[in-house]
Amino acid sequence: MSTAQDTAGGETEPWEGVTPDAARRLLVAAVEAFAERGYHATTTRDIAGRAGMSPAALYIHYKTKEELLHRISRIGHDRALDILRTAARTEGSATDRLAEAVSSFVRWHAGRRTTARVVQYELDALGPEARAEILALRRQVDGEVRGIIEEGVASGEFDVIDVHGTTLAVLSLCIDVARWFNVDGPRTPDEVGALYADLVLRMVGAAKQAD
Amino acid sequence: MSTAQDTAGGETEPWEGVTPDAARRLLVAAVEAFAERGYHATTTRDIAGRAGMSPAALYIHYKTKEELLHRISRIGHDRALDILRTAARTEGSATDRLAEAVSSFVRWHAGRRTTARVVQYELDALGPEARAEILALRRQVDGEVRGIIEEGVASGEFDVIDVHGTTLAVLSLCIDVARWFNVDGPRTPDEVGALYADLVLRMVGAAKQAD
DNA sequence: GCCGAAGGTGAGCGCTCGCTTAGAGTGCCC
DNA sequence: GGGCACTCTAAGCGAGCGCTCACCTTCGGC
Repeated sequence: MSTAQDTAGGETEPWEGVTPDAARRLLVAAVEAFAERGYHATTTRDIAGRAGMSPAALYIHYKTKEELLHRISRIGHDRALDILRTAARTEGSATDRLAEAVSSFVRWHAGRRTTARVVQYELDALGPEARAEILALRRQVDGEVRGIIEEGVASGEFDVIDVHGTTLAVLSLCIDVARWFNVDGPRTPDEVGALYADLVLRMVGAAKQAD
Repeated sequence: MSTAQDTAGGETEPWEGVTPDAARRLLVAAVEAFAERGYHATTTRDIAGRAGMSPAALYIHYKTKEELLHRISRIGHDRALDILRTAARTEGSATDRLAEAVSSFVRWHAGRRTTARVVQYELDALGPEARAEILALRRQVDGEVRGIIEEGVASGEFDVIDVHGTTLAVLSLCIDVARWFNVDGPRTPDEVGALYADLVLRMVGAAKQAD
């Protein structure tokens, strides 16, 4: 069973299990291209080229360019949800679990920035059905974080007036890491995760953790 | 002279002064289209159509589609910087000024969401020169917020270890409002601004303001 | 050693893109 | 009232897009 610690920089990509090999290579190529240029600015020729294949080969494994994005988004959201669920179910106080949830979620957004960027920012390029499916996953993501905050409020650990609004702000803060994080910058994913966990505990009015 | 209060929902758009009339209509049309679909998914025919003109008319007022984005980004960043500067120069403690900066900045990102969305999320579509110009403005935005936080630390009002990281997080939180804010949602820009100001004061360890 | 399935390619179709051009309409200056 | 600058349009160019099609290669099963 995986621990949230897996989400640090060295994590294996979530599409390790995608088969056949060519389909996975195309998926990885698409993630890189979408992250660099955005979905609409990426051509199917570019994706196929990065995977070392001809433009036509893409259509053996995926019906459309949009299906590629849909698959990436689905797998990525599943992974993000898994990270939060793992953190939410660990032993400890609500304070401990919120810190673990934020730090592991942020580590993933920083360490797997290319993936996270596509997952979090290209949602609008999906068609109505695919978008509805992904939005359902997002509501579950929201629910996990809100659950921890509600428990902290109930136990008296947290001092939060607007639980929904605060949940939104916490998730927004974490997600936006995928926009600005720079792999060549001064901070490691672990450092940002630790900083953000501290900031979020302050936001919910939790007592300072033992150092 | 304008006060930060101008940034609430009823604010006039920053391109009021753009002339001639047709150039302004095209700019407004481009903002709406870029915000809805993204820069790359928007066609010049769509922009011209929204402005009630033929596709060719666009090129009388703008050399390229990218120039339109550049102009929007420039005007929008100038406005964002103006909001923060106004807040930073108001009378009062660092706590007061940080609260004012965050609430007015957030009000703008929520109330002028279409504009803010283009300004904050379509930067990568600009060419190298235009992007460099805009990035310089972003550094000034960063500097305004960092300045307030540094002053609060110096005066003992704030308890912040990592000033740069916290500045980044505060700005990130505010900017991401443009991604998720929904005009038809349950919160008004003023409400989100107030909530976020409170959350940010907690993040920097400021004493609770008098209610 | 032949066969069918699976996975690949080169060529290219139909379309839409950003942008250009030739020319028409309009109003202002002298 | 003639010339000119400005604004706009209809038509369309060349390029590149997502995607398809006819055909080729590889390989396990018998």
